[in-house]
Amino acid sequence: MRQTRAEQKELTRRAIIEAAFRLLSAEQSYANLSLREVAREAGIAPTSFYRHFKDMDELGLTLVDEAGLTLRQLMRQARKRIAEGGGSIVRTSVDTFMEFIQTNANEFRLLLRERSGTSKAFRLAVQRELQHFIEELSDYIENKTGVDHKIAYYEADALVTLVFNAGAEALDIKAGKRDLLAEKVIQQLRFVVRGSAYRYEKK
Amino acid sequence: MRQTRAEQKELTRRAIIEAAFRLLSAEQSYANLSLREVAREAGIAPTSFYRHFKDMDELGLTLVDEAGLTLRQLMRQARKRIAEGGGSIVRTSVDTFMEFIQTNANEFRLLLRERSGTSKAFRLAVQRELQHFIEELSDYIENKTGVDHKIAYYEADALVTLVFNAGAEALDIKAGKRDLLAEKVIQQLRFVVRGSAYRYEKK
DNA sequence: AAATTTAGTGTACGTGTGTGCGCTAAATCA
DNA sequence: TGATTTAGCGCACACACGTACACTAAATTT
Repeated sequence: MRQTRAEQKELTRRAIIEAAFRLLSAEQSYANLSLREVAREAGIAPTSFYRHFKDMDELGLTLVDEAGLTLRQLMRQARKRIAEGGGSIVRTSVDTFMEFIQTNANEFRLLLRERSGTSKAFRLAVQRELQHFIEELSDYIENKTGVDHKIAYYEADALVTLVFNAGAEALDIKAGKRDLLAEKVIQQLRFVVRGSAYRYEKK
Repeated sequence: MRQTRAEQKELTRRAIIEAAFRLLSAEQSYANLSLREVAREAGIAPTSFYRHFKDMDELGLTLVDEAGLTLRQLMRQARKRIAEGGGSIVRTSVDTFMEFIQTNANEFRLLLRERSGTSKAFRLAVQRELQHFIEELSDYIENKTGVDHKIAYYEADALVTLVFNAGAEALDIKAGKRDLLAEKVIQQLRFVVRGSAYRYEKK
C-alpha cells in the first residue's frame, strides 16, 4: 500500500509555502499577508490551513528557513567557482549575491524585512541565517590570512553587512544601475579587507 | 483677536503625531498601526483624523521627516563636540548615534523598518534622510583627507551603513552588551577609514 | 469488512477596520 | 450683529479577518 495520504499532505503543504512566496512582492510583505489570502492562492479553504501550520508565524518561520537555505546553497556554489580558480573572491561573491537578489527577490525581501520586523522570533531566525554566513566567512579569513580571530570576525561581519545592504538597495533601482552599485560595494569591501590587513600588520 | 482656531488645530496635529510615536515599539511597526488606534491614543474621533492628514501615509511621511530631523540635530551636536576638541571622531560619532538609539528607539525603528517597507514613498523618504548623512560625511572626508570624490563617497556610504546596522542590532540586545557592540562597529569603521586611505595612497 | 483516522470543506460569529455623511458649536469674517 | 467657516463628533455601512465547529469522504488500521 502506498503512502498516498502523507504524500498528498506534503503536496498541499508545499502548495501553501509556494503560494506564500508568490504573494510576496515590493508592495506586500509577509507581515501584512493574511491567512485567507495564502489559502486562496494555495487553492484551499481557509480552515484547511491549520492542518499544516499552527498559525501564520509558523509558516513564516518555515519561509525564512527556506530562503536562508537557498541563499546558502548559492553561496556554496560561488565558493566552488572561486576554488576552481575563477576570478576575484570579492567580485565573484558579490556577483553571486546580486544574482540571488535578482532571481529570488522575494526570498531576499522576506529576510530583509523580517530582520527588523515586529516578531522577535522572526528577527532571531533571520539573524541566525546571517550568522551562518558571517561565521563561514570569518573562518575562511582566519585560515587564509592568519589574522586574529576577533579581527577576522569583525571583518566578516562588516563584509556581510555591506553586501546585504547593497542587496537591499539593488531591489529599488533599475537593472541598468546595478553595475554601478556592484562597483560601489566591491570598492567598499576592499576598503574593509585592506583596512583589516593593515591593522593586523601593525599589531 | 487671537488665532486660537489655528493654534488649537496645530495642538491636535501634534497630539496625533505624538500619539503615533507613542504607539511604535518593538512589537508594533507603523505599517500595522491603524488610523483608529492613533485616533484613540490621540483622544479624538477616528473621523477627525482627516482634518489633519489625508491618510495614514501622509502622517507616516511626517513621522519619517521628524525622526530624520531629530537624528540630524543630534549628529550636528556631535560634530560640535568633536570640533571643540573632544576625543576621536569615530568614537564620538558612534557614541552619539548609540545614544540616539537608546533615547529615541521608536524614531529609529521607524526609519529602520520603513527603509525596507512596502511603500515606495516611505522607502524613498528614509533613503533621503540617510543621503543627507552620507553627503555631509562625504564632504567632510573629502575636505579633510583630500581623497578623490568618489572614494570619499564610497567611504562615507560604508561608514553610515555600518553604523546604521549596528544601531539595528543594538535594539535587540541588553544594555550590558552595548559596549561590545560599540567596540565592534568602531573597529569596523576603522577598517574602512584605513582601507580607503591605503587605496588612495596607492593611486 | 468494520472501525478509526484525518485532510479538506462550508458555515457562522465576533471583531476591527476605513471612511462617507450629516450635525454641532465655536471661531472667524463681513 | 448676522453670515460663514471649520474642527471635531456620532452613526452607520460594507468588508476582511481569524478561527470555532460540525461534517464528509477517503485512506489507513485493526
